[in-house]
Amino acid sequence: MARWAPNARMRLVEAAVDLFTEQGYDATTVSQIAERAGGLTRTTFFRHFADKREVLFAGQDVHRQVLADAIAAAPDSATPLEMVASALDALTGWFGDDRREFSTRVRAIMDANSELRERAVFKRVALAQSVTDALHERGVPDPAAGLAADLCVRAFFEAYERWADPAGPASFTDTARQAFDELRTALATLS
Amino acid sequence: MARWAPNARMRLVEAAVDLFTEQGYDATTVSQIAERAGGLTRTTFFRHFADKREVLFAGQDVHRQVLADAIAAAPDSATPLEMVASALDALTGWFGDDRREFSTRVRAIMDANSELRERAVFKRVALAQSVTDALHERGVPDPAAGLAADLCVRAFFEAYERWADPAGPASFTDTARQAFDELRTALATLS
DNA sequence: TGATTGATGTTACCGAGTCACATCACACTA
DNA sequence: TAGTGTGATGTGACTCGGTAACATCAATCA
Repeated sequence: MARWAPNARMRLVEAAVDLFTEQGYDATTVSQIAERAGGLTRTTFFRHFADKREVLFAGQDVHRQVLADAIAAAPDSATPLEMVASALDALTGWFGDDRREFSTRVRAIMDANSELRERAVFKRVALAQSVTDALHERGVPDPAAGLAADLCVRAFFEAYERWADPAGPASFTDTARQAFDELRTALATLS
Repeated sequence: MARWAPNARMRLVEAAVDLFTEQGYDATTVSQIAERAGGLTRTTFFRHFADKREVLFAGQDVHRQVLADAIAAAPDSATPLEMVASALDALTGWFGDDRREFSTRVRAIMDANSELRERAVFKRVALAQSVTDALHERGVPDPAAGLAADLCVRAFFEAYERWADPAGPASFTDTARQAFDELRTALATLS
């Protein structure tokens, strides 16, 4: 028998989401999260997450990688918009239905707290920066790369808002494609 | 003779910028800032600013107002791009040369600290949201309003990066106009 | 003259985040 | 089989950000 139960990190995330849902983010201490995650301590929590907020963003690095890989894999003939469209497909495809309920709960927690929204915005910009960097690698210059990246991330989060809702649409990918098309159409109305 | 020296708020900002420059943001405590600002205390600092970071963003609400007012004042015949272009002119025009050295110092402080960059990103998004709201008021629908607002804010900060540099260009307004034009040109290269 | 106001100070508290050091099951090696 | 890491965890102590209740006192005004 192992000395410690495995998956401490995942247990911390689940404990945190549960407690934040029950009591709110501010009213929950890191000690409470660690205790609920199988009798751990504060120190262990901070060994897994840089700060209290970060527990809600665990695993987002994967999203960056999915986007970057898709752009790297796009055909040479693709335009910047086609590159980010395929990246958008890759990322929304990565989200399964099993993640939907969790996403809904996390979204509700974040909506209720300004510190968390601040971190979420930061992560969103970091995601856009990853896309921008990947486009640079494919030869897309500034500032076009930044604009294309923004369209990609904007479509993603617009679709996420709709999908991470119990009454929302079933297909994340279709929702995102639709949001992306709406953005492309809107571009023509600006001038 | 008054009991307290006036302009405590401004003195706190100046003391903070001085100390952050000398010692770095992390190594400076709120007590040190308050003490340097004429023998004040921690409590007084937190009566003027919601948290330690906020002292570096004091007065940014004015920027939101300047942008919103300019969009509200644009002629009815203006396209969304023309509206945000005039807002961009208004905001860059608001910055005088007297603010340039201060901006340079603040920029250096923020570049060195990730907490501060996070707050800066949040403020930037809040600024874009203000522009979006102002465009809604003028009848620009979603998602076009968000896109136009992004172009505006993107041009502003691109120009700010160049201007808030001792070796940068002299005219903030001209720099921003140029950045905005570059963005418009890049839009045509996306698809 | 006396009450009110408003910016400030005092004190005490909580919790986030850090650090040095201790613990101990497990794995590996001689 | 005994000994020796190793790595995830715990312990205790500390600093500092942030909050709240209460006190102070010059200026102002009734």
